[in-house]
Amino acid sequence: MQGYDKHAYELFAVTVDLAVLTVREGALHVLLVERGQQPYAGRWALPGGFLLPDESAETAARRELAEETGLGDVTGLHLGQLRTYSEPGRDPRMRVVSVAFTALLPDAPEPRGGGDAAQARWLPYDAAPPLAFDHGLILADARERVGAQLEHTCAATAFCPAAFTLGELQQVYEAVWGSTLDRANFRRKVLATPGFVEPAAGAARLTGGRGKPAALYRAGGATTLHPPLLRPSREGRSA
Amino acid sequence: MQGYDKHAYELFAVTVDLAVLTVREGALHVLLVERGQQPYAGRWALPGGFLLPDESAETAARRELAEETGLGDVTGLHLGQLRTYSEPGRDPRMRVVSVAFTALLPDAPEPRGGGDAAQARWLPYDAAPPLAFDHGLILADARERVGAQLEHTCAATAFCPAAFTLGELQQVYEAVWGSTLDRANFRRKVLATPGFVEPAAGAARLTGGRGKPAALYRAGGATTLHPPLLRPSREGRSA
DNA sequence: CCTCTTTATAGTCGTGGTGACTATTAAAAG
DNA sequence: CTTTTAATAGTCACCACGACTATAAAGAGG
Repeated sequence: MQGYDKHAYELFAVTVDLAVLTVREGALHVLLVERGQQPYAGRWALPGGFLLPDESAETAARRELAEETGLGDVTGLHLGQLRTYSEPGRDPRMRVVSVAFTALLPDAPEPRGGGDAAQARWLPYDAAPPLAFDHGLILADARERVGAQLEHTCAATAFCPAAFTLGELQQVYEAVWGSTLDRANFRRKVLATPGFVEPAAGAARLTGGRGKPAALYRAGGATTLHPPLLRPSREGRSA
Repeated sequence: MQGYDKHAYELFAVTVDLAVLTVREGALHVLLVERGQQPYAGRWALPGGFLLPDESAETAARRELAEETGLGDVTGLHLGQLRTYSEPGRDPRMRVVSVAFTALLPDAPEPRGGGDAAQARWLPYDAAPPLAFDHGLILADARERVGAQLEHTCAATAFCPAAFTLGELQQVYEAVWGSTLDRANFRRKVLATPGFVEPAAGAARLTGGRGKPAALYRAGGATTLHPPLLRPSREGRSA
């Protein structure tokens, strides 16, 4: 920051890009928009947009999230800064520095393709088409980051509605990690972590399930997981 | 990123800020520069500078690091992106978006106060003066991030010279975490993690120590720690 | 109605990582 | 030669966790 007056300095366009994730029917989904203009017209991309003159990146991300999802209430939504992408040439038109965010959504209201995009849709992560710009890299980074967050924080509940079963919570882990977990051990671990989940007042499960009805829980007050809930198999050793 | 042509967009000055950390005599130190100009003239700040037109933030950070430390060789140095700070008003003069990095240095060559800064110095983290801008916040975030990295990665060796003793490696953990560790248990854990450290060819320790000479090790090929090396006491529970 | 299937819940057992220890060894300092 | 300091080696108990088995409570199908 020193040398402010001595050096010439360039100005840059600054954008935010959002990796908006949800779990739908046991599969990780990501919110994508179809570009209506060049470059990459017709390609899918992460939602996002330019920073306004008096906005922080976090504020801009929250505004864009509200615009793209059509949700009025984006306060309290789980939003986290991922990383800033600044390679020259990542946008063919001009220099653009982009601050990327991850957003974790509990349910999947179909987005209205608002504003500039041709359309906006939830697409399965594993069946996502090639993305515009470096958004494929951003999306992969986002999944890795969220996967690590699940190990050490209680962020998994951000994917779940207000009341949820332990089976639904386990599906979040399995969808993000791409691996299966032992149901009984998962249950033991979650319930043994104080403040992770709390029993919900009204007892049994949502209607229409097949097996024994599951108890409902809601997110507890804790934010960190001690000890962590490590994903299996990253390479041989595990605790 | 859509809506590029429809919307007016602002341009921003973009800088990088560096939290350059080292461990010196068992204490965490940070590289600070004394500002020579307004605003915050005479205050200490993190080193950093403006992004050049054809640089990525990583490239700029590495260039600034070389300039500030006077080290010719900054390739292979442990540099990690921390977070981007974009609050309006964080610089009183104008809108500045800053990408912050952490840098882990093995030894502490006294920096030459190069270029614009009045002087550059290593200062103990715990005795750091109030910093200019939001650099105090950035520095605190950096310590927390590095502390978490030590738990899950082999980054601690980045603080150590090419050959080091397990006692020195332990001092890194204790300096960053601000807590003491059991020597025998630390030793057992490090040696049981394949690829963390390897015995160095030339046997015994550096000259002039007091107790039994320690074996020398060098950094191994591993980057991640499975299972992690959790810091004690974050709140009651621990593994 | 009875059985099969499905899912939730409960419990058991063995292993391994770890915290808290106690020796023992090898150097310098007094 | 003794004391001090630090490195190294080893022990022991606890507990978290992976891998299991058993039971309970619902729907589906004949």
